[in-house]
Amino acid sequence: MPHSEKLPSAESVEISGDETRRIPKAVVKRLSLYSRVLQSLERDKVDKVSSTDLADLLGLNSAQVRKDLATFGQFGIPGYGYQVTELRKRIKQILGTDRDIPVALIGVGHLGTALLSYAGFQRQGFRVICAFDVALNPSEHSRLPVPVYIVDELEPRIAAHAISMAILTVPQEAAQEITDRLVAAGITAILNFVPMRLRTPEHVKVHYVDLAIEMESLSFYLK
Amino acid sequence: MPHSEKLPSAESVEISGDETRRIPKAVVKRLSLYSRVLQSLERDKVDKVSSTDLADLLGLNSAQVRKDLATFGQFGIPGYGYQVTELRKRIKQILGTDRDIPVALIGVGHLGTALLSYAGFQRQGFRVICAFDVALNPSEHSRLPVPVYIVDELEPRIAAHAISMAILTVPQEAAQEITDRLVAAGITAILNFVPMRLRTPEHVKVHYVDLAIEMESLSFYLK
DNA sequence: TAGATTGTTAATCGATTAACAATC
DNA sequence: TAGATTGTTAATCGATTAACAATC
Repeated sequence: MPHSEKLPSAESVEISGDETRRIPKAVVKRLSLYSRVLQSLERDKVDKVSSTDLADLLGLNSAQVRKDLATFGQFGIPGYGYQVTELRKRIKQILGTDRDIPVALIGVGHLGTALLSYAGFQRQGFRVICAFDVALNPSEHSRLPVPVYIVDELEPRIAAHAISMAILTVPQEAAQEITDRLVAAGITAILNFVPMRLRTPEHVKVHYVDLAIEMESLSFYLK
Repeated sequence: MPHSEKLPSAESVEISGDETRRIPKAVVKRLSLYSRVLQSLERDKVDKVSSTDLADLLGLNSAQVRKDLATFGQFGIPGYGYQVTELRKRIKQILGTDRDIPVALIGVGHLGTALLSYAGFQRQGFRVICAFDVALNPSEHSRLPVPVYIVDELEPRIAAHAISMAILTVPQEAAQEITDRLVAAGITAILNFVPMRLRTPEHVKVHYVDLAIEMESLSFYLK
């Protein structure tokens, strides 16, 4: 059997700490959506929002919104709704994005380069603070907003900055080896753009962004 | 209510033609995964595969694999399994990727540029044959593998090449206007990288690739 | 024929939605 | 108080999985 590719499989997560509950993955993803909508409401100086408003903005059902939010405690005021700023803060806290998160990117090719300059990450508090590649290219790399190091330096640099999140944009052949090294270096979350399944220990969470699969399944709907 | 962002909502599709069935979205996505695994099996000269093999390769349940495949007809041979090449061909046919598909890309910024050089699209038969931006930059654009046109030429160029699929990587402010023009020009499928909900008519299918949301929901899992 | 594996039905599981008492 | 909207329970819906007769 040649090489194994895998769908992200686990459908829910165990929250450790004071409570051991299963949080559906879909709820977590919607939480980030709520967070973004709330940010934009905040910019527009809206201070109150109901589950129906949020549902309309996101194309969801209002009961689902209330249920999602109630998963983590009682955030709303019956008869009133939710306070935009407070709700946004609490959601960001739950997601862990109430502080800047240092990130490493490995593989400074076309896609990696583009992601290094992607403002959307910055905006949500993700700081790509170092990048790695097999070869340095000072004339190209000096234009980038972050330092690029040779991949040999992966472990010490990741340790030095206490980074636990990585973006993987290396060629397929290198992906598993780099993943193993990232995991050994203490990385516990990977945003993977390489179209293959990564083998990782239980405690490491991988999100797959598979552009070719997105395109191919989209083409099914071409009329 | 300021601006509305939306989750892709429809959970299944109506197949028009000889049969009117509802195909769950998840099935279509897995179909593309099967297609890729089958391609790789084919490269490795494997000519037979069972639902259990496919399930193992993709981390799925073998009953699910059989059910998915049976959605579209009887592809397998009881007691034997599936013929790799035949199955791959039929899946590509179902997905509509048994032929090259012309694609337009709008917004030649960092991400757009990266995607223009992304080999994964080519490999699955997607041909980005023209790109558009608000401003031409001959010195930069001449290095790209496809011609870049000024966005004014959107409609005639799309018509000339009979393109019905587009990749959208424009700034948020431009996204809805460009979408409207794409739809009017005959585009029916959009791979959207802009982090906002696009309003489109029923017959247009949009897939959302939301990198910031992926990152943010991933950070929830940081231990 | 014996062994393997499909296609499919029925059972299970989980997620979404409707409805409503509680409450501001 | 009357009106609005939450949190939550129960009902619905859909997707996944187990099991197995049919079949190669």
